[in-house]
Amino acid sequence: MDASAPRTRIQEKNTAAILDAALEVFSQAGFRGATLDAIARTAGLSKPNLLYYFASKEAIHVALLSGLLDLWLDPLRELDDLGEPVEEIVDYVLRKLEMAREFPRESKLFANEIVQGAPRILGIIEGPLKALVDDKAALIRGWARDGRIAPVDPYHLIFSIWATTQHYADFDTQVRGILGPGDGHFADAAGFLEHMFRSALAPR
Amino acid sequence: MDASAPRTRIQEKNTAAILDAALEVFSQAGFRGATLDAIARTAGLSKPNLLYYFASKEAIHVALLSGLLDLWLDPLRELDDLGEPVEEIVDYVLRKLEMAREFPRESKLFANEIVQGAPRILGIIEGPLKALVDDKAALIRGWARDGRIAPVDPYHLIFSIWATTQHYADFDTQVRGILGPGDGHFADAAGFLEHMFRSALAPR
DNA sequence: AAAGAGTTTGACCAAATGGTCAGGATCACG
DNA sequence: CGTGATCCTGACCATTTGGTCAAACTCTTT
Repeated sequence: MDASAPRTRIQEKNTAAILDAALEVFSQAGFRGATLDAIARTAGLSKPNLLYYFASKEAIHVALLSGLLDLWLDPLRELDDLGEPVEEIVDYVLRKLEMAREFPRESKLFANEIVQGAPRILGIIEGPLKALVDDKAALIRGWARDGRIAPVDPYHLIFSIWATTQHYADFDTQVRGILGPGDGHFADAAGFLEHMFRSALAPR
Repeated sequence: MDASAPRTRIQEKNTAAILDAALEVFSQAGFRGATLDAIARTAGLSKPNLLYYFASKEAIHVALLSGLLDLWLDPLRELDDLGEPVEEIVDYVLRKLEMAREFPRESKLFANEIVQGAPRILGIIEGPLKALVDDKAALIRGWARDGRIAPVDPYHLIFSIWATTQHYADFDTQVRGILGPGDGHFADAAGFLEHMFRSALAPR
């Protein structure tokens, strides 16, 4: 059994509870650091009951990652050719920063996975993710060629956006250790990042 | 016994081998994912022999982290008021990127630790690291006040430098998955980052 | 109400893992 | 060379952990 198609109401409720608990535990401890006991406890279920809904620890992890990938990449998909290029990209930066604030667990889940070599999602990275990035990079390169933004490498631009925004979720321990608790610094980060990317992209 | 002061030649050689092996294993698997067996095998020693030199797995980890912290923060310490502010900061960016290329294991070691809440170095973050960052932030703020660089938030500038440069070490799996193998992309990254920070910092 | 599908759990297992220990091997040095 | 200090290992242990299973419980449907 897996989470792909819950049939009964109980299945729907429990698979959701398990995935939420797993997100909590995996994002804080990483795959190896997470235990089925911890996930079960967080979900309010027994360990054998977890394994009634998911075949294995790895199955939970894979279900989580693939289920959240769409959410995670949605902002990039929305990048299109409808508005002013600089505004499009700045909007993307701010949307991505908002995601880091709103979904830090998701960000850390992916961070943990990728830092350790992405053993379970390498195929996705080299396949659909690369395709999406290639597509958007071509769009950005077009803008640069037309002189609508400064001539920058689109891939490294995207990497920089990912790095700077997700930093506030993945490394929040460090950010908070330096700036103090609370998340008021997200507003300052937004101001800084908007300035930085706007000046880097300004044409000519 | 610990690594702080090797006495004999054998101690020196073996503690060095252990720390190098531990860096390899911890940076790839994280603290929980690393096993003493894997470290021992990598170091070419037996497990009990590891524990002859270090009291515990955690002792190895702590010795590694504290031993590497100086190396890791040296580039920031070198930021000073001797040259042109923009050049100082751009040099810092490029030096940090070079560290990511040359010491990816060290970068991932810290990334793993911080993503998971920095349980073993929170004191260092809130103490010496915060003090160093506060100090350099004051320096940068002074440059901004004097109009020698654009008026930017110094803390978020530093975070952005850390995020963008370490990204190429910590998330190299993703970078390589999108750009292909090899590390030729470091040169492109240097070009992009220099442009980005230079335009963000240009006065007026 | 009965039956059958669906759900839950206590007890259990095998493997992995951090760590211990007594004794043996090796080295430095008088 | 001999002796004490240092270094090394096989065997072992306790705990943790992913996973199994038979039996029991509950819900839905007729």
